Amino acid sequence: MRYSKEHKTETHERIVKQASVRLRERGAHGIGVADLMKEVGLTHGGFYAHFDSREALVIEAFGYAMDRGNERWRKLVEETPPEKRLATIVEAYLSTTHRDDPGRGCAVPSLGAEIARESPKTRKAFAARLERMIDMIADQIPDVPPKTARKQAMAALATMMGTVVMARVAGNGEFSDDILAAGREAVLSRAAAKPAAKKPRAKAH
Amino acid sequence: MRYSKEHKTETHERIVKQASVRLRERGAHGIGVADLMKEVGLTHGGFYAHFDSREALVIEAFGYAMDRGNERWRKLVEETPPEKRLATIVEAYLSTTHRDDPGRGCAVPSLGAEIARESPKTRKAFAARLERMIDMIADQIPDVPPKTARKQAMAALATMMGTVVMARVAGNGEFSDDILAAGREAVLSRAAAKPAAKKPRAKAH
DNA sequence: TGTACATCAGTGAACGCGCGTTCACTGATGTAC
DNA sequence: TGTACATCAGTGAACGCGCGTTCACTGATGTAC
Repeated sequence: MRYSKEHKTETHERIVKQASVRLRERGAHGIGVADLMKEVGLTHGGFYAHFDSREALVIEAFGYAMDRGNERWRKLVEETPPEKRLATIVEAYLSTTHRDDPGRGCAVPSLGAEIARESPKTRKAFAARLERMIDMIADQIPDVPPKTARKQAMAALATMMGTVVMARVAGNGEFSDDILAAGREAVLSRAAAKPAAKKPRAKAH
Repeated sequence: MRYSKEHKTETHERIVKQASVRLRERGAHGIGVADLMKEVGLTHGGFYAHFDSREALVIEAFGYAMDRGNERWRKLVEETPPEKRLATIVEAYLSTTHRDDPGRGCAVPSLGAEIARESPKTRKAFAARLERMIDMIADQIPDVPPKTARKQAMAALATMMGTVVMARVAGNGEFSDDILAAGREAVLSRAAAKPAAKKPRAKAH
């Protein structure tokens, strides 16, 4: 073989990674095979040694983007003390940095609507990842039973991703910043509302 | 003239309306000029008597979709007693009917991310409409100063549209229904939280 | 240990289809006389 | 009031470009002997 096995895997991943960035930036139709391969330093013909079709890549890149989002949250959570975790996630998610850099941000606000239009089979793969995101947030909500935490986590994620979509529509001025701030307040105050009922639980450390 | 002036306007609107449905269903690249014209009962050549380009139509149809959304809310609000207005909007918005029929639903969950990728100029036109939606919700939030109401309305809309995106990714099973329910609870309980502070205001009727 | 052959990631020209756009034409109706 | 002409929404063939996909080929390295 001309290249080692790892080399092919590595190239494959470079393509997927670059695609996931461009797709988040520009949407599912935002980049063509030839341009993408050029960005990765290859020519377009080689594409089909890695993927059956452009669509197959798009699906894979969607998944990659969501997985990376999950990973980042996991790391962020690990290196933050338990009681600050939710606030840390929320503030990172609803920051101007995240709003202004969709290519490296969460896939749900940039690609959620397009994922929703995929076939049931592929949608299910993404729904599973969405569920993992929800679980991760639920784990950061203290002092409520798991089912309640899950519901609150669903709403929190919806608020966060919806806020990012709206803030991006609004650009990057005052209106947009207000939207981000409103989202942060809503998610964090709702989370705070329960502990306000005064019952620190064992779990807390 | 072969056709009266109203006839042209009417045809123009039929095209825009049909486009707005298809775009909400399938996204900004979801339908072609020829197919669209066929759906309206015309041939593709006539398209350019109405629009400079496909892109111009897309922009117009995006706007149309948002305007229709605003109208529907206004009507819904008018025919509902004040204290039930917010709940009515939220329940209609976070219903399975809305989730399962994007073509006739709110443009923000289906097209928000794509609108965010438009040029600053067109984005601003949509940001103005977004602001009107926010105002309309803010008007239904009682017992708080206008600035607070605006912030709560921003977060409420973000939660609602985000919930719809997530519910659509999740399909139409139990998981998806749970997401809708979580969104309803979050928006309504947050709204209820303030009146719970016991201070019915004059405005109430 | 060296030599012949096989492999296959990557190259780049070429193909072909879809789709946005153009254009000469139609024909019903409005307007001028 | 009737007749000739102008208008223009809509027709449908044709164009051309972009882009996904195919394919014969390359050449470096692994494997067989």
